[in-house]
Amino acid sequence: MEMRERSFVTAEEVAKLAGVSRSAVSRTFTDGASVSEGTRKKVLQAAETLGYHVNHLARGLSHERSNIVCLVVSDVSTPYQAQMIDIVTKKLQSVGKIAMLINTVGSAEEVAAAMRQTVNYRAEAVIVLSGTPSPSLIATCLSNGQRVILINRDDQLSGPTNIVVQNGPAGREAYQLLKRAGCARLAIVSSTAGTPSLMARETAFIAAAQEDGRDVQIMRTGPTGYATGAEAARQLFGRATTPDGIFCITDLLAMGCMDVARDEFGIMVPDELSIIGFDDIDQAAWIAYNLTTFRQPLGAIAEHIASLLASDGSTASANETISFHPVPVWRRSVRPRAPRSGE
Amino acid sequence: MEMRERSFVTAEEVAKLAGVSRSAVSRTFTDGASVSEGTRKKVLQAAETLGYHVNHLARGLSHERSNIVCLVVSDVSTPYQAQMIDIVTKKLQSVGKIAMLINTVGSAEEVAAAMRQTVNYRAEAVIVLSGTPSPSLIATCLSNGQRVILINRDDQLSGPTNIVVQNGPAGREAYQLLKRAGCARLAIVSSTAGTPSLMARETAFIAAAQEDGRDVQIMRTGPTGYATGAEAARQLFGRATTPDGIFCITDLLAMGCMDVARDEFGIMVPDELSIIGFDDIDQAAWIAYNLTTFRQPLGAIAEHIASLLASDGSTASANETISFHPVPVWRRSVRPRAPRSGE
DNA sequence: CCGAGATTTGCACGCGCGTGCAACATTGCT
DNA sequence: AGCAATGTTGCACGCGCGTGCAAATCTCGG
Repeated sequence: MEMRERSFVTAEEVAKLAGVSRSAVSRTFTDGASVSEGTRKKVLQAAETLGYHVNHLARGLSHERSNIVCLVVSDVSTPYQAQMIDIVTKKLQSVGKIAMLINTVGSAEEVAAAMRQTVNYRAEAVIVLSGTPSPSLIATCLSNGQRVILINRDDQLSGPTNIVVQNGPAGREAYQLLKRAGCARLAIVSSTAGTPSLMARETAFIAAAQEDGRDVQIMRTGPTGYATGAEAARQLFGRATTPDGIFCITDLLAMGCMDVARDEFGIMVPDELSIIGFDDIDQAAWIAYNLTTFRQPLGAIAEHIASLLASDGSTASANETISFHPVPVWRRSVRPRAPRSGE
Repeated sequence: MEMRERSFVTAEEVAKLAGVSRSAVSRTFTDGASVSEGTRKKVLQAAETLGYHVNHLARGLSHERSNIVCLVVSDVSTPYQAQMIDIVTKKLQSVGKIAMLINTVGSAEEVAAAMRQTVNYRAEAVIVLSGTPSPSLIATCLSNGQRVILINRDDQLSGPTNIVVQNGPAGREAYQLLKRAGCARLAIVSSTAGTPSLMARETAFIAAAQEDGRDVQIMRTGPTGYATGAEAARQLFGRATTPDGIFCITDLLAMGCMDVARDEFGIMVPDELSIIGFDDIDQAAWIAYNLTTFRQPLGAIAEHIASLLASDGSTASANETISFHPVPVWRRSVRPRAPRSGE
């Protein structure tokens, strides 16, 4: 502990101090290796004294597993992404993996650079939470023996494992909720992002509405976020006929929308306006919002990721799509039932 | 690209395909190495064909720099932490480092395990955002040549680099703001976490108040978060004399507090109650809150971290504390000025 | 006390890479 | 042409570790 080598302690040094061979040190820290209790004690003692820690990088060099899993994400500070990172990293750690976080802005070049980094660091798996890596990049990762897991990037690329949430049913259910609440003038607050996952929610809602012969206004005033929801509300409620039921394809959009509707237009939620979001971020449960929304089963998703990494990878079919069902979370941003007609 | 080796491509294979020695391949991907234009072309061509990427793990084995920086964090999904992670990882990447995220629950054992992981993976630096690693663990990291950077964990341990925000002045300024707003009955909403950083805000506020001979109620009803702020408000406003000026040592606390005050007690903010938070998380700017708060200069902090990692590390003094000034962010949760007395 | 079997230990090799050193090729100048 | 200077290439070694293999040690019954 008093060594001022300014460098990492090696097994060699531990071996010298313990008076054994380097192999003995190595075996002491290798599960299932054969070491006598005596030398193990000596080695552990020496290791403790020197502050020795096995070099996982060197270990992974010969052994095939690096235990490194890369997360490719953008908008890390966004509640949804942050929650995902939180849960996934915890789960990864619980199965002995360690997470590398690659923060992109979602542009094609940055995502490409991120994917290359994952193979530079010999990550045994790549989990893509944002952006859409090109098929050739994915192919490179796969051919290098990495597992590639795309989450809610349901372009349904062949090769990687796709984990998706069933947006369609949720979109339809959102419509049913608003219908049951007696909403007559429907709107969707969407974003310009246009990712398949978000589009699916939107189109399913519209499809369900059209089956009832009802029209839906669509707002798409910017990227997926609070400010865009706010702007959408300003435009929606600045018009002659204002909506009384809004499906926001994201909780953040819903919150921006709700805040502007209430603060700038004096609209009461849910009495005059019912709003539904998606994701069930922490803020959705806050008193100020009390947002009815759909929860993505992040726990189950993380669990599935862990099981994927645990499985050999060769046994599992390469092109696999697993879908999870978002569960509706009832709160108070949707009117409980239709008002009486004369009210 | 068509190779189905199910394993990473090595420089050896590239060399064979390109018809050069492995050294040539290595030099092609090493800055400043001497390779003729001809062989470089051949190598790059072969590398592209095979999908070769330099193994950074092996590179770091002989070379001293792993370029890996570990972030030790808990409560990753919290807006403040998420924002910190976002900014720091971006900055790290911009200077060629890659971030490993170690997610702890803050318990001593988990933090200890996290610190050990950092040396297992030969991280060249450890950035601690949550939890308090024991001095001996820090010593181990330092003696192994790692940089240890503690952020807002201002126990002022000797050895690591401490980056702190000046909580004291901010706490005093918070008091001045409330005083100027004419608040007569002051309260602090704090948490049971009791980290020095949070305590500093609290004690500075109280000290400033006491210099004016004024008393301050202190609420400490749980961990640092929304629910605790909400609970604090329930207790505060359930009493006979209710506060009209509250300093919440965290934005999340402020939001919980504000929501309950408004929703459950019908209190108008800022007319009847002025609230100040701390951190300036994204939600503070939301219309529903419009929270006056203090912004931590995260950009400058990240910049400083980057410069620390760029510097040799041997030149910089080991035991260093850099402090940054939080900047007040004026919004509308504090009454602009004192009301007329007869109002 | 002896020997067969079980256990432990050390040696040596390889994992993929960077790099010093010497051999080799190229260039430019007289 | 001759020669020095410059540029390029390959060899071999080491980074820290796991592990197969054979030598060494231990165990235990006869």
